[in-house]
Amino acid sequence: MERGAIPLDACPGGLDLRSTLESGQSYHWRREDGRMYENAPDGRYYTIVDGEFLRVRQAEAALEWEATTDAEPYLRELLRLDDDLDAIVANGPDDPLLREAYAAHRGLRIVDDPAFPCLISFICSAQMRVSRIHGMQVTLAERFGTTHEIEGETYHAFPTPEQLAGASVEELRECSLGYRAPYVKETAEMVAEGEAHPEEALGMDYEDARESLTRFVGVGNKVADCVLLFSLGYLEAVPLDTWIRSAIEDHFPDCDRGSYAATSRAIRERLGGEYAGYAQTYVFHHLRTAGTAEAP
DNA sequence: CCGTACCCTAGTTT
DNA sequence: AAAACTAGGGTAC
Repeated sequence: MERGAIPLDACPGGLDLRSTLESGQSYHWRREDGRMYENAPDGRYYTIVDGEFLRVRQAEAALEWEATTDAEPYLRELLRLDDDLDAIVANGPDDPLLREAYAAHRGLRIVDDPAFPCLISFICSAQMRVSRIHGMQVTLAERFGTTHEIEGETYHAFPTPEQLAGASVEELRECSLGYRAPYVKETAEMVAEGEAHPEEALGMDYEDARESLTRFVGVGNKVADCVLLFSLGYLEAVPLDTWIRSAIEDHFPDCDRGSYAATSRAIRERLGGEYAGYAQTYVFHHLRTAGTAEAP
């Protein structure tokens, strides 16, 4: 294993690793102590990307890592360490709710997950609690993913499109996917057979990219926005989930224009356009954790 | 654009 | 205590 540390003073706006990985953006990291979503401090998180094992923990002034390869380029990408949070916050709209969310969770970064796992996890997210979405991805990995032996421990990569397409709907249902099981299978088949790939949206204008992702089974506008924001680098995407819809109702009622597309345009504008997705993610996390005591 | 069915589980209420 | 009820980051038809 290789080891290293990325100094966080070189990361404009810093990093809050726990908020970043436990805020329902990425479902492909696990905590070594198993205490995901429990608001517990000091977690060590691990994942497998491109067949490489990565493990990280947040130290005082650095992001420390151990990995089967040089993890730094992976981490810079996966955790968007080069985003200038200070500038994003400073240039964002001057709105009380947003200021509060930014202040409460400073260091939370948008993730940049691999596209296929991201797509599947958000298909699974329909009508589902964050902790259970995570549990489903863990189950899929353990059941269908490639096994890696690292220092005597067994880990599972997220399944490839081929591995998931090879699963039967019944097997997928056994992973508690419910009505999402056929969606996952059909989408995995589309990717495995080369019929479509989520990364084909890259380079398109935002709304075209969103439309293009909805051809996958189980993907509507909301899930498409999640994939655009959390995997494809469209930082203007604002997924209209129930939390942000209630924030719209309470704080930006004039942005409710009825249809998804029109409301999306209005709230995107209100949240600062280019980086509206950052604002959405902070507000989402802030509302979702409201009332929950943040561990010191 | 609107309504409804869809699966499953933890947590709450009867 | 067992059973009914509810809600949870929606989508397809």
